[in-house]
Amino acid sequence: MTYPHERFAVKAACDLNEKNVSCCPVERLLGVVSGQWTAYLLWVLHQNGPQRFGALQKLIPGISTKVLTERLRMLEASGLLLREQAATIPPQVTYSLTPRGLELRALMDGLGDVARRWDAEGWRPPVR
Amino acid sequence: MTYPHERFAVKAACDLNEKNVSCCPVERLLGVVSGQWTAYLLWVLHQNGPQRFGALQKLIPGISTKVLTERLRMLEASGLLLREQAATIPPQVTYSLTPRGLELRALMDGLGDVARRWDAEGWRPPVR
DNA sequence: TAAGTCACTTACCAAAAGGTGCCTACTTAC
DNA sequence: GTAAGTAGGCACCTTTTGGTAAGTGACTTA
Repeated sequence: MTYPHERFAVKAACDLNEKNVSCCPVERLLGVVSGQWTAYLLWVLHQNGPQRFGALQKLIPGISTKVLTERLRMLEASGLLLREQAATIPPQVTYSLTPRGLELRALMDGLGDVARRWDAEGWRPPVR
Repeated sequence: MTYPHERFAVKAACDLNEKNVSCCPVERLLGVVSGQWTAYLLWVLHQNGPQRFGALQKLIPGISTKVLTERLRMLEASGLLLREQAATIPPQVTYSLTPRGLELRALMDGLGDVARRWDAEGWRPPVR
């Protein structure tokens, strides 16, 4: 079944993964989560629970609506995110982690731990 | 003590930031690690131990010398990788994880676990 | 003498990714 | 009667990225 909102961005979602159709499991998983903003988006959802589109934009300063939409579609198509639309006016769309998405919990927690520790140590990425 | 949105000062700091210098620790860490090939490169080094340039090319089929070089330089500048060059002819360059790079061990192991489990379950990224 | 080795570097080009502004639908609030 | 609010879609354009091919140095091997 195809929903109206899928017209745009499903192709984009697939493009992000085109190269990972046949490869090792780790490479395949990384193909989904290692794009720009993607892992951070998942982390934000792990930290803050289900969020609406507008809330995600505020939680991820700097992301454009285009990219946010693409990432949400792609993660939904990957089975990590659930999109629920309330038929209200204006519409309310809520994104939450699926059970599979929640399986990343340990990874996300570990990510936060390392990030906070290194930050406290004053670690900074190289200036490009 | 959540990041990055819950506090005015933090949000302001985010907004004032140049786009390369992210304020949230998780965002900063992901900025280094989440480029194409980057996390996979780290995973390969975790799995296989120190490797020479040519060996990495074989362990990561499909990566070009240009991108492999760029990623290695970037991770070296980030303090995650150590580059050791033997002054032989032809030169022998070996890349290994620094102590900081080794701090990602738990994350890499978790990554491998999830990837293998999902793979065994038949999970696949979305394809056109 | 020529070719091969290793780890790149550089230049060039095509493709992909991302930003921006404008647009939609519909109702409620001013 | 007009503005605001929600969740995007779409077209256009610029920036970024990645691949390819060719070259480098200094020595060894055929």
